[in-house]
Order: sequence, then structure tokens, then C-alpha cells
Amino acid sequence: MPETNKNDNFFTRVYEVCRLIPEGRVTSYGAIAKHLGAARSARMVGWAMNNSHKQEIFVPAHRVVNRNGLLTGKHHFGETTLMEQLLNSEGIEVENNQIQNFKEIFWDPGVELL
DNA sequence: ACCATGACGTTTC
DNA sequence: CGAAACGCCATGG
Repeated sequence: MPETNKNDNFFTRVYEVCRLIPEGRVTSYGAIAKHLGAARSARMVGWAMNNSHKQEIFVPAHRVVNRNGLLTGKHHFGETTLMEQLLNSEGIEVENNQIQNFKEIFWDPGVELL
């Protein structure tokens, strides 16, 4: 359980960017990591998502997928269909854990947010 | 301090 | 084109 102030800032950054993701849009761990200046720490972003469930503020982790647009972390949502349902609820088409039109709905924090 | 793991990404075979 | 290996970096044991 990371309780360090400095590291907590990094995690907070990830959560903050995730919440900035508009509905119907998705992004990748690497994009967030790169935006935070830790392009090589894409795994850490995923780790942060793992801790996101313990955050008081809800984090739309379902809008964050890997570079392939594949719902790799769906089993972390409890029910495997939950993540897909959430994305589908926002108008995102998902098939076989793969986001359709991923390139079109992709939201890059380093471009859109900049 | 060392080894193992992971919601990733890129390169190589 | 698909699968495997390697690299990166933080957290846990």
C-alpha cells in the first residue's frame, strides 16, 4: 500500500487524467504514462488503476485500455462483462474484448488536453 | 538487497 | 501475420 506522498502524486495524476477522459472516448496506458513523463512506466499506470478502486473518487478505468484497444483489465472489474457494459453504455462498440473504431474514439491527453 | 509479478509496449522470430 | 521474448519500472514477499 503506497502511502508515500511523492508517489501518491503520480497515482493521483493518473486518476486525474482518467477522469478527464470524455464519454465515448478511450485512451491507452502508454499515452497517459507518456503524458505524465513516464512513457516507460505504462505498467505503473495499470498498477495505479488497480489501486483506483480504493480511491474515494470514482475513476473510469473502463475507458483505459492497452495500445491495441483490447480490454485486458476487464477481469479486474469484478464481472468480466462489467467493463464491456460500461463502455457500451457510453456508445463505445466492443466485440470480443476489442474496442471497435478504437482509433477514432482514441483520446490522447498529450494532444487533446495540451 | 534479491527475486517474482503485472490492467504495457516495442522488437524480434 | 501471430506468438514469443525483452525491456521498463514500481510494489510485494
